[in-house]
Amino acid sequence: MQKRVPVSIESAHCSTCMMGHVCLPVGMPSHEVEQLDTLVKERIRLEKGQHLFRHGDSLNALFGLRLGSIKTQLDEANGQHQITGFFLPGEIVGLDGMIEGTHSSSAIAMEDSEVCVVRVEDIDEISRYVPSLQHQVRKLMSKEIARSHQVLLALGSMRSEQRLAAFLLNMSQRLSVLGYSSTDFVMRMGREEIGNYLGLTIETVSRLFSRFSRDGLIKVNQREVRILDMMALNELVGKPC
Amino acid sequence: MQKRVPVSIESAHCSTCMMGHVCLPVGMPSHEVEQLDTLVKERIRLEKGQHLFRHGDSLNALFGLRLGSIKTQLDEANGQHQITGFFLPGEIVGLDGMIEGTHSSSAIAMEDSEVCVVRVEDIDEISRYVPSLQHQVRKLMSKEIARSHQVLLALGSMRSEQRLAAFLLNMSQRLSVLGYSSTDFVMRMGREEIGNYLGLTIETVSRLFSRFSRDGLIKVNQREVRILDMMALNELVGKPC
DNA sequence: TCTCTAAGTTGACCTGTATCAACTCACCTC
DNA sequence: GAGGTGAGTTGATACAGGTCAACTTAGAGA
Repeated sequence: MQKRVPVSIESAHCSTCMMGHVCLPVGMPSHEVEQLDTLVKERIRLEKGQHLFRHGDSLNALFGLRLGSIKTQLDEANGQHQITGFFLPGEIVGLDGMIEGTHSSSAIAMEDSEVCVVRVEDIDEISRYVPSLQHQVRKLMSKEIARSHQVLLALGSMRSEQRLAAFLLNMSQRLSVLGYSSTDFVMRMGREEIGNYLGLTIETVSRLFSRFSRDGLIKVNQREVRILDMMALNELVGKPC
Repeated sequence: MQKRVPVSIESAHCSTCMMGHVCLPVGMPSHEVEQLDTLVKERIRLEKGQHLFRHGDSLNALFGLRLGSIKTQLDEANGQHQITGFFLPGEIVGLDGMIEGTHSSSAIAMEDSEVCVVRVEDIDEISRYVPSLQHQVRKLMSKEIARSHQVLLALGSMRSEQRLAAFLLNMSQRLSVLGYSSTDFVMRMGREEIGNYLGLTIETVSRLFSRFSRDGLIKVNQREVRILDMMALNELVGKPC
């Protein structure tokens, strides 16, 4: 079961949260961030594999990922699914379920995780005296649209090696924003999940990791990756077919 | 050149616009729609092939398509591009450029078209006394996210025939919402554009049209399509690999 | 009516990725 | 440390869809 944690005194507020500079308040002036103090009234702790929400749930809330990592996926009638995104701390999950009432996707923790619950009605309430909050939400949604368009680009017009290179560069970039190394990291998702996300089979993904490793682009040990030749990966993505 | 048309008396208002029931005001109670009267101060007329906006443009506006059809695409450095969406009358273009300042994609008219310009600052202004307008915008953005996830699903886990079937069904469904026939329609996009959108080559798309036609699923004459066996198309999409 | 051109079709062949299958490895439990 | 289990790797082979090339058709213009 999800553990719902009423938010108490301490770490509760966006203004004092370690993720404040990357999460929902990103880019907002600090005096406005302080006004968001009552925005998060609740947190949810998830164990690895638990659902944050399921396709069809009506939740009318956004979730700021505080800790851990989460994947979102579309579930098909036949039991298949398509992963639509991997989320890291500071990123916002649930933008596809805003207002519509029901989520069109499911969100699942890839490791023990914790999210801040931001209720839509509270957003509306608070944006009465912090009007820029609406901008902020639109900005985040706009970003999410742009993000999925990038994935479309990968799936629609890149070959397998380009897709994986783009994926690795994307992870690298996002992790470095979080203050982690851009060249050494541990992927929270398995080969199958990467394959699903990139429209490839697990075998193809595995072969690509082996090849990239053989060619000196990366060093792999299980889910541990070290990028050795960032330039080469970039070229791989940037070049024509 | 784009023709910018200051909006005058008549057809100007959402409340009296023929598209009112499908466009931005969709689902809003009529007394609120009337309050949107000053929302659209300008329209833009586009000839076939003209850009509504380009990647990098800073426009801070949404565009309600009033007439015609528009495609959006990501432009790559090497001159390639990936089409991310086809828009029909009543649909909103430009949601990926909200607030961020710059658009991450380009929008091009596929035929002579006309859009209503909805400036973001006017949205904020009007939502002071029509608070549900913010909900409306979020709803539209949420829908757009869900829409691109559906395309992800197609590109990531469907075979070519399933992609085309899903595409045809999607067009059919959207056209019927507009009051057109769900079985007889003229596609505004060419084979190449369909292929680009679906991650297939023009030849594959052409062969699929021929096969669907041969198998009695559809009747095709150039860009004119008649769906003969909607059930079969649905099964094609819904079934496992 | 006769080009000319762009769009679409069809065929032959090729290749990237999927599929099937066997194997290795890391890690867990007893 | 023996055995089990799930994740990942690697090889052999198949095939969907890409590529290349020739052809057809529909309009546009003279």
